Amino acid sequence: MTESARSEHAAPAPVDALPSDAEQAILLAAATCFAERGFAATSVDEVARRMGYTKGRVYHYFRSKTELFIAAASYGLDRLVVEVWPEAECASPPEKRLAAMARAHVLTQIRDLPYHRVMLQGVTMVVRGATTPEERIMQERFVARQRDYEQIFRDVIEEGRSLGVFSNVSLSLQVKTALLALNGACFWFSERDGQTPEEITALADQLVGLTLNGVCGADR
Amino acid sequence: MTESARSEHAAPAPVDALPSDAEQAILLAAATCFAERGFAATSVDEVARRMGYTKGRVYHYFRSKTELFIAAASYGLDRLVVEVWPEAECASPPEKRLAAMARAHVLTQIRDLPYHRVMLQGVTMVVRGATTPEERIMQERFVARQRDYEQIFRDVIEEGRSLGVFSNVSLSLQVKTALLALNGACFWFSERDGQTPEEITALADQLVGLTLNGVCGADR
DNA sequence: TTGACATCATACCGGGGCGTATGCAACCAC
DNA sequence: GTGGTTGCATACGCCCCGGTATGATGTCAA
Repeated sequence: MTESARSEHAAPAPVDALPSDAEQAILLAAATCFAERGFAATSVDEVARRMGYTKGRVYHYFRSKTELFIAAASYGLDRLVVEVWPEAECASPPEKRLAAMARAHVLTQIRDLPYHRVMLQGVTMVVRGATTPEERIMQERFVARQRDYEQIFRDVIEEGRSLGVFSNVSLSLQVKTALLALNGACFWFSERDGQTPEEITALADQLVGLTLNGVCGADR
Repeated sequence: MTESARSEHAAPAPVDALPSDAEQAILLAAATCFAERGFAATSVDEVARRMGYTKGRVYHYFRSKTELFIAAASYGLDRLVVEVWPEAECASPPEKRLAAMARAHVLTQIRDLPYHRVMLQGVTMVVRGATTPEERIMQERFVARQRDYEQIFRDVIEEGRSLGVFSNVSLSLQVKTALLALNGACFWFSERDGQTPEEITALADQLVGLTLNGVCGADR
């Protein structure tokens, strides 16, 4: 898993189409509602009312509730890719590269929490209600992109293991645990945990440190 | 935070009433459905049909869908308390005590996954739809018990910090991250991850090791 | 001016789901 | 045997919600 091996990976898929202002506003309202109450418990009327408008506006820009959900989740994923991918392309040693990626991941997540909470809400649960074949392919494309994103973490961790700087327990378990810990803000973050940018970055650095301790810790 | 200080904590609240066989069967079916599709997306008819019976049976034993949900979550919490509390009462040094608690936590969770997935599904999201004041108090009692359970982890970690064997980053962040990592099985465990008891315990031990690396790792 | 298009609001339909009311069989107590 | 209780199944009422159809308003081009 050398430098050249990493470069073989395809660049992140391009963002579909830049959303207009109206779409942006709807996406934010939808992400906030979905993050608060979950997909099934959120009505489209509710999303509209949060912006002070009505359902017609939402259905003018999005064809279904499922499409709206996937759009919000994809937006969150796009933000992560934009911020984290450059760090993954960097030529520093794996432990420093992983730290930079993790830091960017956490900071991005805290900055746009609702979208990332939607993203983690499991598209797999939404797909049960996805009847349209078009919704299916949207959902599958999203899941694939999410897998690609996690792959860049798996790659750098695998590289660190091969160089002996990371501990050598099950790779799969190591990656899953590290990503779960790094996604922690989506579960427990609240406004009390810090408002100023300094507090946020301090918290992110501590979270990254904790996670890397787990990854780099001594074997047995 | 000495031995005596830990003993001040109240014993875990007694389990309300031992559920009958019929209630047990309904609880399992409900937990499975809730874990698969979430609270809002699961209908009571669906829970009943999973057992091959009808809705009347469910409503004979549980007064509302919310009560059913909280009962399933509480059952999972009971199992954790039963298994983990003895380890927390043990007189071993904090790092060994925490390891034993974490191991019991993970093994119990994997053994009864559906209940614990329901437990983590956030009762806070369900409470929005809880209109009955009686449901409110059920939900508040559950949240309080859940907080008490997490407190025993917080206590042992705090003790380890005061003795200098644990790293000294934010206690709150440390506890949240450790618990999230230990709950990992609820998020990513699938049948492929191990079937035999030996594979399960090996996986649990690795997960505990990873988590303790994060907690005990070097400061900064 | 006028027609075409975009951007919404409003009204409505159909279905699903929670909870309840009712019925019905079986099992006691006496 | 008979009245009461338990343990369900069935049927219904009511509300909410997703999606659509229709119409109103503004804008822009010709």
